[in-house]
Amino acid sequence: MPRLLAVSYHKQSLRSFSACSSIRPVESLNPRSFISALVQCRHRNEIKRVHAYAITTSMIRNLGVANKLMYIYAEHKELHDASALFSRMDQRDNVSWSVMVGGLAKTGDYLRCLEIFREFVRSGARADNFTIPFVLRVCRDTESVRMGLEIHHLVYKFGLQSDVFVAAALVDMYVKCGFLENARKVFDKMRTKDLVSWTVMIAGYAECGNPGEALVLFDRMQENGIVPDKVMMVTVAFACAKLGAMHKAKIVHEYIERRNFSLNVILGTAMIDMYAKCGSVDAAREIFDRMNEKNVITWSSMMSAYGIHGHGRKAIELFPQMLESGIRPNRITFVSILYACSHAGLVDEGRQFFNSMGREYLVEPDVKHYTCMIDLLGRAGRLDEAIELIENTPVEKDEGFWGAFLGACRIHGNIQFAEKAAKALLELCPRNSGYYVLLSNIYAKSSRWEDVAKMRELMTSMRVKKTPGWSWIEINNEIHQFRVGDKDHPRSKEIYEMLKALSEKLELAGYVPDTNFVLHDVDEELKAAYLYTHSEKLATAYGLLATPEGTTIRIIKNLRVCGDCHTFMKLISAITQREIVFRDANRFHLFKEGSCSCGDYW
DNA sequence: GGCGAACTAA
Repeated sequence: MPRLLAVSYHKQSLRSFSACSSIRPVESLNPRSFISALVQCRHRNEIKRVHAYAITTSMIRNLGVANKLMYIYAEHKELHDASALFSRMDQRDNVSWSVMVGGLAKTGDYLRCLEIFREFVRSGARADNFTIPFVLRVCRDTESVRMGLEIHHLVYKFGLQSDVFVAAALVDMYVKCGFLENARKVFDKMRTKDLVSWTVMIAGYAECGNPGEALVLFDRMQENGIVPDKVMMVTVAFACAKLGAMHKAKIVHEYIERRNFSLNVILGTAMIDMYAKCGSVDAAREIFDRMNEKNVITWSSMMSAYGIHGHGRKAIELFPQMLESGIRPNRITFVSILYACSHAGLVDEGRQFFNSMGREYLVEPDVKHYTCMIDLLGRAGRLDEAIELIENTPVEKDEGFWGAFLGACRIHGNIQFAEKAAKALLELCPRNSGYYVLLSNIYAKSSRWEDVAKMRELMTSMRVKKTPGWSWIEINNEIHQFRVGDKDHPRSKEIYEMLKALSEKLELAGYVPDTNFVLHDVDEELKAAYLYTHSEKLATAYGLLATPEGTTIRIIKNLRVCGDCHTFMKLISAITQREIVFRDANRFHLFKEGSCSCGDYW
């Protein structure tokens, strides 16, 4: 390091800094050495000092120096200083603009970021492949796909579509806004796809309900000679967790060991979640115990792992251990704990945690915690307490909250409060047909036919939207996926024959399809047909078909199981003497000999 | 010359 720079690094005052420089030959004061001096700055004061020196020596007139100064300010989150410098620059180039836009995007000052970007474009400049990804990041973080589309136009206008950074940012933006098809189109058009582009695309499928496709893409990526890194493995672990694919999970684990990737806190935590959601809470615990560094996410994930498997006590045991290791619980830690309590029926314990969270740990309960409590009380048969709690809930109630309350009312047959919950749900989610059907059924039960008719009218005036649900089943290390009414499976014909044969036996066992769970404005026959082909039923039928007697059938669904399918699987487990493990968005359900251990109230 | 992206818990 030249002496001049060493002086700056050792935090000497500006006076000695310039004093020193006077004894250095002038040619050593070049922009290049100046820029490397800036990299050494650790605090705002140091940057300020070098900045002042740049002004006194007129070095600030050098664009490279000024840009780097701005960049260093931004890197230290001193956006105010960066802006001040930016606005005083009498000459700017693309780097200046992109540093400013990028700095604002990274610190989350979205409004100002877009303002600057607009100014940039308005000045007639041609935005380049550095600036565009930053603006796309803003669209991504604010989920403004409309603006994203505008930027996409700009990309074409400036001919930047084949730049790998721009294209990856576009894919990422579309993915995070939920526009998976657009993302895929951009992705497919990319001539060279790097590791990051594959990662964002794969994460997109995992996130948006098609983890099967995510894993297919992962294999294709490797065929293309791209070597995965840790970040990619986190993404793939996430996809395995969504898919519940134990075989794939083990492959991922082996791969991580083979490559000697250290289990850092992010990868380790992702693997805990992966194993838990693939059905092995023990494997999750093994990873947990092996991790050197654990953060609050790691602990919460392990608690939630115990929670979804119904091991409430084990989740609770972790809590004091976490405190002892010096980690403070956060909102999600308490969601995990309360959820574990509700799944295991630990009412008093749950209530204790709920009462202490604000007082002792300064985590004020939010709507998610209240939802857990409603669920806990409802399942435990304490509807009165649930009602009392609902009346004293100081937070804004969301869909999940009312859903839990409605569930509680349904177990206890309380029509008056069920109506209240259903009405609230309708108001919150006017596009969800399910709640109209629900409320209409509640009215029908108490013979309020006028209200039933009103609901029907209201429904037809609204556009009905149903979220497609997928079910997966892993057989001989292979994943098979099904949609409602799926005919794509190669053994589709046999599957439907199996379902037909089953339905005859089911009828004898007293099973009546519960058409409440299908659309309202189709006739009864269609409803029955629709119901008959629910994705979890197709998966169950295929499981029966393709696995030997006595083995457990393992099914995963990305949405919550409906009451009808729950009943269906209970009966199937009785009729066929098969164990069915079913994981939905919420928890594991174990169907055995005609009953379910999940504590659900269907 | 100076600027760039992806990942963990509910």
